[in-house]
Amino acid sequence: MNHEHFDICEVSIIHHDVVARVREQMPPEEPIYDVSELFKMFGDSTRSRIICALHIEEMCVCDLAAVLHMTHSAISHQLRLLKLSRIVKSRKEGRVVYYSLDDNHITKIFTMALEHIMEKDER
Amino acid sequence: MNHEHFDICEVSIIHHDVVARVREQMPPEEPIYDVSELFKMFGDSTRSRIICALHIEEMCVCDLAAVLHMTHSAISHQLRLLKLSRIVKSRKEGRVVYYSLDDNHITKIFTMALEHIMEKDER
DNA sequence: TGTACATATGAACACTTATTCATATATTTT
DNA sequence: AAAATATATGAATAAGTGTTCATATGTACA
Repeated sequence: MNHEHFDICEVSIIHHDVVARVREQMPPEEPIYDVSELFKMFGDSTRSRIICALHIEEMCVCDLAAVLHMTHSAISHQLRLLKLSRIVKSRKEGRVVYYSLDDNHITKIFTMALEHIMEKDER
Repeated sequence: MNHEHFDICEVSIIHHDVVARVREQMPPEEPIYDVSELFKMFGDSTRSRIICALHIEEMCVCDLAAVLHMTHSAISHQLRLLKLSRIVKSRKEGRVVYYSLDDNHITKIFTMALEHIMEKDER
């Protein structure tokens, strides 16, 4: 039996076979971390509302602030994060910046989740 | 033109038509909030790793702690949150509690996201 | 050139949250 | 009944995060 020690030792194990199997099959750390980072973006209701709004139509900061009843600054800060995560892209026209959903595979997941939640819990 | 005031006033609007349309079509607040709460659960890498592990096989706290190199307490705290969110369910056998993914529509979204992220960014 | 305005951003603050430590509960075993 | 052990939980601490306020940047227009 394998007695190797890990960063955190003193962990009792009941099912050695299960642990071994799961260790083998676990996906690599990095993508798991990336998924978490993505979901962190969806995990704030202000950002979720922004995403919903932009799903309907491209908008500028002004209009988003009006729709969501929030300050321009708050919206702008969140849009910055959403842009960094490539959930949102922007297009400048004069001094107005129009934001829209960056059409990558990711935003589909969000709308899917929303639909699932909206079709009344069947349990 | 409509000059109604909202909770937060003094918000300048550029495109009144767009704002009006989006206000009409926005999904109700509650499901958006619920989606955020769900994604908040996925938005922590410890919880994501737990979900990945349980996706492979049902496990007890001990084994999860061993797989993820974390303390029993940390795992237990997170499992409590995951259970509250109905992402995870438990089954007791003697003094051992086995956790597994609660097979609702939701966990599919997580694995979908992971797969999408793992198939190399094509952009 | 100067004023108005849309957006961006840095710092501060309040709030949330993940982990740790200590301890409690529950079940099995001796 | 007592000891061992698997899990749960309360409190504390540390780290992270969203919003606000003040201010900066950049563009349009007078």
